[in-house]
Amino acid sequence: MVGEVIAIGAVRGPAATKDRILDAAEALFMEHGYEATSLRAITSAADANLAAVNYHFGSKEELFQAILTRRLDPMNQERVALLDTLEQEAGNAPVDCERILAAMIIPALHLARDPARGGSNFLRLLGRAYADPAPFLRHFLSEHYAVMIGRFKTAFGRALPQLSRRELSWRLHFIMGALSYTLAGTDALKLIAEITPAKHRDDETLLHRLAPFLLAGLQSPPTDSGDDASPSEGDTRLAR
Amino acid sequence: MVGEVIAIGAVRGPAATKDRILDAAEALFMEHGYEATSLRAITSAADANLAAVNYHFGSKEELFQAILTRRLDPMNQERVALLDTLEQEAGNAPVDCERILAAMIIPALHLARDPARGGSNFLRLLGRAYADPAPFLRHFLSEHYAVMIGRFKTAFGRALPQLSRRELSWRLHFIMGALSYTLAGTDALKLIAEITPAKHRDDETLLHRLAPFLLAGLQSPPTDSGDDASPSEGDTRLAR
DNA sequence: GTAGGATTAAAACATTCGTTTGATCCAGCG
DNA sequence: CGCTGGATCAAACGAATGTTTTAATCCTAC
Repeated sequence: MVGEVIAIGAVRGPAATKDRILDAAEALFMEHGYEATSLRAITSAADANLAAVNYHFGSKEELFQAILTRRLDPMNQERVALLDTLEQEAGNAPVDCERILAAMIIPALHLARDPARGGSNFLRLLGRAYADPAPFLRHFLSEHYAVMIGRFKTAFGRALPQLSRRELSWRLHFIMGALSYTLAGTDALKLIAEITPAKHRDDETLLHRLAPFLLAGLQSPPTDSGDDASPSEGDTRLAR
Repeated sequence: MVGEVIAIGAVRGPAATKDRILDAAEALFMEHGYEATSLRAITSAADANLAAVNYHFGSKEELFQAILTRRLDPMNQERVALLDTLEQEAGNAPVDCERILAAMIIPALHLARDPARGGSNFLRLLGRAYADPAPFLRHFLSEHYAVMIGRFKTAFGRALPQLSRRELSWRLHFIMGALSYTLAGTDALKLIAEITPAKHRDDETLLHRLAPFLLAGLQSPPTDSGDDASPSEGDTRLAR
């Protein structure tokens, strides 16, 4: 609100460097990972001074958290808002399992489609953050995911009353795994799986294929009581 | 073969330091990640000299690849061997989808259960390597996974002839994602999902729950032709 | 027009990194 | 014994890291 009327040339806006650092750091963290990206590479790509990161964000860790917060919080808020709408429409009845899953996936899809909000680059960064062992990242993620996951777990619990709470937790875990892995690891096994160039507009087809896959797993019969989990049971010996 | 009869005290065996370095590095890479683990921390934990890593392995990258190879190649060979047995038993008929999936999962379970072969620590390390953007890691993984993935893809293709090759690739991708994420990321979202201590003997229950989930997704109707992918289709608007 | 806080700039800070070097040890063998 | 070659060791290498400091500069507000 302070220096809103500046815009001297074409580059400098209000707090321009801060945003330029965020954008450049997001791209570089995505490409090389957190540890392998130096502050010098970031500030150099952002056309900023080396000290600017510590001035604006305090530290490298806080910069990374700022990057995550900028995209993640709106996405999770959109998820919860979608779920709110669904539950409001359904009244007292439980919301369809399929729609709940859609409420989880659609915001991620929107984010992946919007280059102005980081696009798929950010989702790859996020998926990599899941697997990162850094303590400050795990604290951050569990804090910023707790409310959303809680909301969706109770919603799924009402849609699938035959599942125990433990079994539901597992399936939600699998869903988050396949989702984040798919959105993030477009590189790792892509060559192996001979999947198309991925730049096309695969975001659409990707989630069109992922959603039915996850839905089928989510709606499969419970394995808690009885052993008739899988259709053609027998000597699968999955438990060794 | 040379110094087989040494065993002076109790510590020094043949090439003892090389193995101690592998073990210590595996544990540390698992705990802190590749970039965040220094050679000094490794050699210190292994009671070896700093230069020992470069002497025995050449570089830090080659050490990491040696760690992966030591566990990964036997596991993938076990997978292929299991699939060989299944196909031999089935003769010309296609193998059950469920058994193929079991052939993928069981070797991972065996590895996770065997502390002498790295146990679940290694699987967490492996899952993290999937998400790592380092080029040498991606080259390594795609090389060491190519044959196994290829074998399983054709096996699944015969078991699920209604699926196009593209759709099959996607579903295999989802399976690898959920599997590696589940085996690796026992930390990330565990707190959120309120899943049990995980140290118990959850490896068993984990895969008992994962396999039916993946099987249901794998056997769900194809989405290629027609839009009747999901049971209660309608306004899910998953494609936005 | 000038004071004063916010921002940028250049330089140096102290560590830490992976790697290399040359000396030293020690079993094996003629 | 003398020598050879693999293994271990302490020490140092140069480069790169995140962070801090100090001064210069910018721009709004009075």
